[in-house]
Amino acid sequence: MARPMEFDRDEAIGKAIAVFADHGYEGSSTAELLARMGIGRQSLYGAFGDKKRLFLQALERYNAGSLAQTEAALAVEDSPRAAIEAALLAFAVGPDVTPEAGCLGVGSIAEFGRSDPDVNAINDAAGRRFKAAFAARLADGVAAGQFAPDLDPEAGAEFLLTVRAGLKVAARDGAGLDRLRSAARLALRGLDV
Amino acid sequence: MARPMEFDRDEAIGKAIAVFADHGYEGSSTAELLARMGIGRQSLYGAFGDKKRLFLQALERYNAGSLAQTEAALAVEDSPRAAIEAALLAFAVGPDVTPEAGCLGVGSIAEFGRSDPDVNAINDAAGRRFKAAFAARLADGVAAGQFAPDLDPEAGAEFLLTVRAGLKVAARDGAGLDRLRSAARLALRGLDV
DNA sequence: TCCGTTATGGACTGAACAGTCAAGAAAGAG
DNA sequence: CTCTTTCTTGACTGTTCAGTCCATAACGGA
Repeated sequence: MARPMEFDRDEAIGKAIAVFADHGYEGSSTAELLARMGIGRQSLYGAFGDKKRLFLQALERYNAGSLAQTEAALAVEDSPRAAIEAALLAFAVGPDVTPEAGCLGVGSIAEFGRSDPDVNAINDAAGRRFKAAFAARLADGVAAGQFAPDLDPEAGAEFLLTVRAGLKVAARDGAGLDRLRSAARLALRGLDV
Repeated sequence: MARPMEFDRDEAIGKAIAVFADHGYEGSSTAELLARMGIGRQSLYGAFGDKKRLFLQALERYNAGSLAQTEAALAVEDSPRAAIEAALLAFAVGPDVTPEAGCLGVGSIAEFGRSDPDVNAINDAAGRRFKAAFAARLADGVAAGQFAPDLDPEAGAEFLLTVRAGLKVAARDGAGLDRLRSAARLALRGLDV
């Protein structure tokens, strides 16, 4: 039909995620976004709309990746308990992890609170899936006798998501993997029989 | 000696805390700060230096207040366990609490990470005191047989601070007090005998 | 009462901001 | 080969930003 884009859209969003995670939404200038995404100004506005829509697309993609990573971690281990520990720490382990990099989900909540309906919608949708994934594995663990029989999987999943948010804040504040793991293990003890 | 200030300095910082908690550092314009602090431009620059120094003073005062609130909650209850639960939720209860208001400490960590030495220094100093306060009460609880004898108070305190950060993120995301309390209780179970 | 000092208010400044415009370059369709 | 469509490039715009300047007002000390 016509001239194709010269840049890879997904790759560009990935770079945008890094910028927004570094400085937040307000702290990220279009100039820095352009520089680190490696594209021109008009390309950004043509391909993504504006800064806000770029942010929303970045947040959506970040949440999708984060969810996939979490679900993978939950699935890989046989033991529900080990699976949940791995899922809690999944964001902090792996080859391409930068510990000081911020989490776009937590970052967007800290920055916007509940003030932006678009941000709310994206984070709420992701939150429901995270909760369902943790709750399912918790129910497994209860059935297997690994967790307390009176444990409500819904409440437990909310607790785990809270701990996960706290771990991300701690990581952003410089906590090493050992401290994160120690905290995750104490959290899991709260679910034990 | 000369003309006295027309506004109350502490009160003005309190208003500034609210603005920064709402929108973060980058998201807060000097115009909005002036409007909500109820002072003129020159008064702000004369009394606080510049936006950055105002933010640091706001952060310092916020942390001091938060620490005082936490230590008070830790002291008021006889039972270490009840005291710690109260301390975890102290930020979310009380008369003048706005649940959707952000926490300046968590907010500054989310926004700056470890990139700003001044912010780091303030948050690190506060973090040490929080940790010491929780660790002391944890040691009480271990001695009283309320918590597991093998519990390391330092690691336990780091865990509690992590949970607290997570609770603040959850509150900022709209979680009600009941959900926060449920999560806090599950966290405490991880410390039990 | 007058003077030195400090606070205040409003206008101002240069820089940085997000977003637009218009002209040219690159590709596929015929 | 050429036309049409879309992407790219760089200059540009109006606005908002943090911070400054200066004239004026208010106070305490003498």
